[in-house]
Amino acid sequence: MKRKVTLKQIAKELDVSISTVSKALRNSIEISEDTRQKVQAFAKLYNYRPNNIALSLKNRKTKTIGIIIPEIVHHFFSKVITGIELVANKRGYNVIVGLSNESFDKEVINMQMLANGSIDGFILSIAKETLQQQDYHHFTETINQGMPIVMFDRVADNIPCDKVIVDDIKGAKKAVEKLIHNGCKNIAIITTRDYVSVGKLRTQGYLEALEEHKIDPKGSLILKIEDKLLSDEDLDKLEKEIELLFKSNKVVDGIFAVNELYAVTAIKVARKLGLEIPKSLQVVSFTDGVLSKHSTPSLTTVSQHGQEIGEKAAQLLIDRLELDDEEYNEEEQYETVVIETELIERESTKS
Amino acid sequence: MKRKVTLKQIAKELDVSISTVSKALRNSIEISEDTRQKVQAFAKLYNYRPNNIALSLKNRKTKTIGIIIPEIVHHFFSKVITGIELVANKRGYNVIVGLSNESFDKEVINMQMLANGSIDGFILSIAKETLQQQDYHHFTETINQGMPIVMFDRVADNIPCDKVIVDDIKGAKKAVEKLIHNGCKNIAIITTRDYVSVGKLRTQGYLEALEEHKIDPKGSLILKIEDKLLSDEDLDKLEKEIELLFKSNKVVDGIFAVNELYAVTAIKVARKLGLEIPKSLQVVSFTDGVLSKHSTPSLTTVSQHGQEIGEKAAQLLIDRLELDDEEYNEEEQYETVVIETELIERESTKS
DNA sequence: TTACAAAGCGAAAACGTTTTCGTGTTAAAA
DNA sequence: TTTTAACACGAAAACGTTTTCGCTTTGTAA
Repeated sequence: MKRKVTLKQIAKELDVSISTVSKALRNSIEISEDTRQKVQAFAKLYNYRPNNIALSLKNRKTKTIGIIIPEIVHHFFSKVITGIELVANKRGYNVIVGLSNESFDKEVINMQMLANGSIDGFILSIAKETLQQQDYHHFTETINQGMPIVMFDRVADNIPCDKVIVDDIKGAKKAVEKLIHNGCKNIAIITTRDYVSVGKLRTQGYLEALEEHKIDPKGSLILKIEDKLLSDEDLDKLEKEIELLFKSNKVVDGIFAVNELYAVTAIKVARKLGLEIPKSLQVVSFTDGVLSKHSTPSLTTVSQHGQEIGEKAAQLLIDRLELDDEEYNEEEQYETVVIETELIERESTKS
Repeated sequence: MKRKVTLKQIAKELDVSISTVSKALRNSIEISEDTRQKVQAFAKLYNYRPNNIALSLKNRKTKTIGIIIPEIVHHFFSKVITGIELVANKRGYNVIVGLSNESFDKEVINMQMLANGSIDGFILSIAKETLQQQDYHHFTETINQGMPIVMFDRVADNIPCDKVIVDDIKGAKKAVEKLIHNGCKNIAIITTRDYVSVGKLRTQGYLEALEEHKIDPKGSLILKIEDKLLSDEDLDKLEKEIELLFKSNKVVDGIFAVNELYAVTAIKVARKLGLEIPKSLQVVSFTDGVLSKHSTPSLTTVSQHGQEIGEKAAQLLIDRLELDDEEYNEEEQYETVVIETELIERESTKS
């Protein structure tokens, strides 16, 4: 087992100085053709690679991006990571991932672990618990220490940083309008409690769509689910609640679900009650994940373009990281980019 | 914006030496109670945190684990990451993720990016392309440089490193045996081409199960899919091939699919052909992902316990990283841990 | 008073780079 | 022969830590 070779070792071996070796490897004209060749040959032979950590220390940048997300076993978030990784790598950056597991404490700890020099900037989506508590001091502190943050999807409005968001309202509107145009008269929504910002926004989009089409919203058609991590018991409860929705509203002919799981569960329950999809009940979901695409019937859904969100977030962050200090002063503005949603029509709605 | 404060700055401000500050913060008895208090108060006020990069350089360890996986938008792999992250964090390590995207080149590049000091060791699952080319020089080189690797799921047998694998053969056997016990007489398998090791092993398990129950395998019941990244066209082709399977084998009453997608697609096709699940056709799949759980009918499936695999892999790696040098010599053995599979019975088989 | 130990602190090296500046040698120009 | 310029290389600082060793000062024992 040969240990990693360093400049110092090469220098010693070749009986030159460390500086000479360094320069020779970077093809400096200061160094004679002879020595250059000699050094480079030796370096190649011993497979020399500059030590990243030493470089980071010297340059005071790590070329690494910290990602903090609530969970990774989730189609949307993994898509976002794919996007981040794509442009990060293309621009010479690495990606280090922390999971908050929707917990405030883990979010804080993770940020602290990374903020001490390990990374140049953050890309993150806020944990539910943090959203509830509305305690954002760890974000402002990080930013105050000169480390830029880009938030995506679940963002906090009054934090000074770049943001990449989905137009949840508009996306939800598109979904509901699709149902309206397809002739649905009694459209129910299955959503989450309001503290999860996206649930709130999607509900708002639902209401706006109804309003614009002069449909009076009915409270009994709005089902708000307590959104814990979904254990199997919770799934049972979810089914019960949806069943109740159908039973107390016999006329329901359209469903807008704010995520795939609610949608497939609704379909499952509906079928059990003898409803045919999409003939007597049409369903639109949010998030174009594996369930939408491959369950039967496949789901008409609002795609959020997770990968694109990741790409954009990475681009924003790296752009800011690579701002020269001169440009820095003027550029105290932060951007909020809205990634358009797209309605993907499949079998759960009439065409 | 206050920049990050360093020992040097604190020292200057308090008019003591850097050494004193460092010692004071680490509660060294060399330092008087007075100075200690003073320094610690000041450090707290300015929110001092030691720079990780400097520590890494000094200690020659980064407390960071590099993960390289083929893709992240995949239930199994994200579960594994969750597991790795869990124990890594618990033991004070960070996790940095690289995606090979099933490409040999990206795998190599990613490893090079990380192997130069950024991390202490690797946890990885080999890209399909690498598996095909059987070019493993980047693994051996990394190991030769003293950086340990733990491989999981898709491993290369003759590389000297710890491994965490699924007993694919046994898992597949369990699945097929379930079908046999449930009365299936003509069990087909939908698998991948052989160079993907897991496809091969699962096929082997299928054959063994048949053999042990004195059933002659029929070539026409073995469908091998060219396993590219699945675009929508490929999905069409997949359906066509499965349809052909059913049409040329009218008697098929059981299907073992080596992944969820093949299973749901098979079910979809079967239904179109008028087959009832699980009455006239029973299906078992591999990988307990979101499709198995939430599609209709839900799938009986072989769970690989991805999270557990991740946890075990992380444990193996960190244990090795933290071996004292004394213990090191004796311990040149590598471990291969087999994580047992579990058959989870759901609606796609008779109970 | 002398000697010496303990207490409290600082200087410096080390981790592995890159880069600035200086220095010695050689060859060409005056 | 002397001056100068080009060339080739080395020393040292810097990034932010930790740690070893040595130095001063004080208090205590001889």
